[in-house]
Amino acid sequence: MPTPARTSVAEIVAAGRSILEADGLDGLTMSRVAHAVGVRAPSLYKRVRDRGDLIRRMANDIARELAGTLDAAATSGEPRTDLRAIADAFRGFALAHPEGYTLLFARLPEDARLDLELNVRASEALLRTAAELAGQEHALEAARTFVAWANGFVSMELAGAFRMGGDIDRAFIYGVDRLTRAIES
Amino acid sequence: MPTPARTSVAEIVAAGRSILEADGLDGLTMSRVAHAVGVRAPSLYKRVRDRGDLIRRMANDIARELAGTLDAAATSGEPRTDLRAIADAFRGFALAHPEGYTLLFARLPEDARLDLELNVRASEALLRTAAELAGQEHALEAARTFVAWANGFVSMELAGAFRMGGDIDRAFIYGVDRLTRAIES
DNA sequence: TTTCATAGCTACTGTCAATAGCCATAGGGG
DNA sequence: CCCCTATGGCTATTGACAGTAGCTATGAAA
Repeated sequence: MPTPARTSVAEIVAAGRSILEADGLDGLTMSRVAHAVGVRAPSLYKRVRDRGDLIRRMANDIARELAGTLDAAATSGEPRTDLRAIADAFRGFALAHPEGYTLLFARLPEDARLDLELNVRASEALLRTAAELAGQEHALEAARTFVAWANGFVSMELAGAFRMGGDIDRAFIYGVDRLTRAIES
Repeated sequence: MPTPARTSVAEIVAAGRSILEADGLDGLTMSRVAHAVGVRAPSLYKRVRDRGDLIRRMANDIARELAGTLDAAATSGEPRTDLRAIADAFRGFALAHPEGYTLLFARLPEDARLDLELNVRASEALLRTAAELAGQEHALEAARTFVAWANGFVSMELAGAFRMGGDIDRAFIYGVDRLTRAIES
């Protein structure tokens, strides 16, 4: 190969994620990403198709990380404990990577969606646990109910949408507790 | 007043909402809004501070409409029936105004948030119903659990995030049912 | 009739994504 | 050992956009 590469897709994606968390999606300019990896903006287009493609790759990278986190959390063998651990890991991930998390659940055009395989991997631990609690035949609906609540809760928390006072941590615990019981009956 | 106004804030906001639903937030350019109301782009800055200010006004307008919809839905007097009606009205609003709904629950900078009074108005019907089901002392946590689930569900539905098959309508009904029972115990 | 506050306009700036097309480099075949 | 070519990176440019400067014209008030 001629002229050795000065950067790589992986490095570009990592730089993109770092800029995303620092300055949000609007702050993610091709020029800033390029500067972070030590090239000029047009050179990025040798590695990614366009900005949307970069964002898609970043979202996949974040999904991979979230899948690993959730998988590592659900190890107790006791489904209620696992469900609580999954909820805490999910919220912890969102609070640690607010912009990345928001991107992961954003409304994106069809061709910018996550790889389906990553969606499946990120759902595995929850689906397994939901099956243990709700039975195999209701596992999907139960998992959807739970992830809908968890996603809704943390996305509203991140958006600052809980504006009527009260303790957010307590509301989360209340929710996990109620959802667990709702699913297992 | 000199030189009669050719448009108004209300008309600009309405045009903005129409463009938003047609082409998404990225398609909402000052130039398109201006064209829709029959002026040139710079004239809009006589009415709104900047694009962010326009978006904030649009979000308030959407919140006002959602508050009215939810309030009109919860009229049966029976809290379980009302909760189901609120959930259906909420989801119906989201599916009818997908871009507007997404904007309403988006992560925005502090100074672009909804008017607090509108947040309160949009929460009233649910808070009242939650108090009837969960008792006054748990009304806020119960309402938060429910709205977190509802918001998470429809935002994932809009984002196309339910990708493992199954019937989405049934999952929604399952969720309303489970959440209702979870809250009232 | 004159004054003046203001809506709207054209012209402009600066930022950004993306493309065109050149240049420099290194690995493989002679 | 040397050219040949594939390719990474570059500068220069285009076109879209948000937002500003400053002019013009209008109509209500004095």
